[in-house]
Amino acid sequence: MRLSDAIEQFIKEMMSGEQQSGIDLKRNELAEYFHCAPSQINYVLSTRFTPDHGYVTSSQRGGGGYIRIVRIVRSDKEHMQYLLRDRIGESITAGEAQLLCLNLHERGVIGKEDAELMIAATSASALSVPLPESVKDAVRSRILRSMLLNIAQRPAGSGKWGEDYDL
Amino acid sequence: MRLSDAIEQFIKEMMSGEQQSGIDLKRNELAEYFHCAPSQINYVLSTRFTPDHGYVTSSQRGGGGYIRIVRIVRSDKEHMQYLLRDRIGESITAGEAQLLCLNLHERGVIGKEDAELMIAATSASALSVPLPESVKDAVRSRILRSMLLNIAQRPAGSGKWGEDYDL
DNA sequence: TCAAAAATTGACTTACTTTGACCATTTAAA
DNA sequence: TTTAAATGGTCAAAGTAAGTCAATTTTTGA
Repeated sequence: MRLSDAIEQFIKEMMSGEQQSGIDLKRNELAEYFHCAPSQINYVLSTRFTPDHGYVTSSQRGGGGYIRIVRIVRSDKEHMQYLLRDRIGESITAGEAQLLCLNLHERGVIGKEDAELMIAATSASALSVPLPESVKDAVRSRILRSMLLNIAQRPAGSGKWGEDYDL
Repeated sequence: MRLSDAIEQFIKEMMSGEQQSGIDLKRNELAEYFHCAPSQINYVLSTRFTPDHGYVTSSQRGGGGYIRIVRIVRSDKEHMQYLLRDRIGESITAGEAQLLCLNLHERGVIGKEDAELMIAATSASALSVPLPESVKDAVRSRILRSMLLNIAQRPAGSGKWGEDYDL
């Protein structure tokens, strides 16, 4: 297993052990525990604990310093509105779209198969046509938006989406 | 026996050895085992493990990288080949895509929500960008193809391959 | 026999990870 | 109020591993 994956898992286990949604950790201690460079911790944070992954981090330097990781808590409806109104916008990359879909699944908003289907629809290979990346990203944002709106409109019986979103 | 054939056979034996329908392998290790150039592995994959052959591959670069090969469920293979090669081809309109998805649902190949999600992803509004219709139809065919290939990779029953890996 | 197709190789490219040197901030001691 | 110690942050280089492409060689089929 990759070091980065091990550290990611370690942090996630720490967080699930608590009933609150965030933890503080000491960068140097964690690095020593994993026998790695302290900056490795920053690498893990920046590749696996970003807002797109559903986390926000902050830190404090100096004596008694720490790194704080907090899981973003939103209702399904709020989350959907955030994605449609603020996050997706007019353009999104394949990697970003993938993260958003996986995160939607982790939150229990959509099923695993929905997530994978959406990832497939917005993947780089799905849009591997000779167009500028900027155009692909614009197209991708529309596809993702269209799929999210579809999910949001699913009948309440089969899910939690009874209400409409006017966005 | 040709090297390519030997590698093909080796991989297929690996897959049959598992009860799962997919495996991960290390390109460099396999190349070393067969005393060949690593790119030979890519050649074998691209000539013998394509969707037409009933397989889908994915990979990860960098430290801890791998190549993943997943077999398409046997019973779906022929129909999938027909859809990908003959029905969808290189270009498809929004109306045709919609009909195709609805038909797949009626045949029981995909669920209602899958069908609607796929229709949303390939709808005219999802692709309402200033591009020639011919380009949109080409893009749409790739999106649809990507989603179908994803569905074909789903585990047939439950608790099989696909349950325990991150896409 | 020989042209076309398939197979093989290797140089170059892209992607992700790990490390370390140097920088910035905060606290605590002098 | 300086200054030193304790933290965390940044960034670029090195390391690891897969992808691409085109030149070359081998095999196949008419």
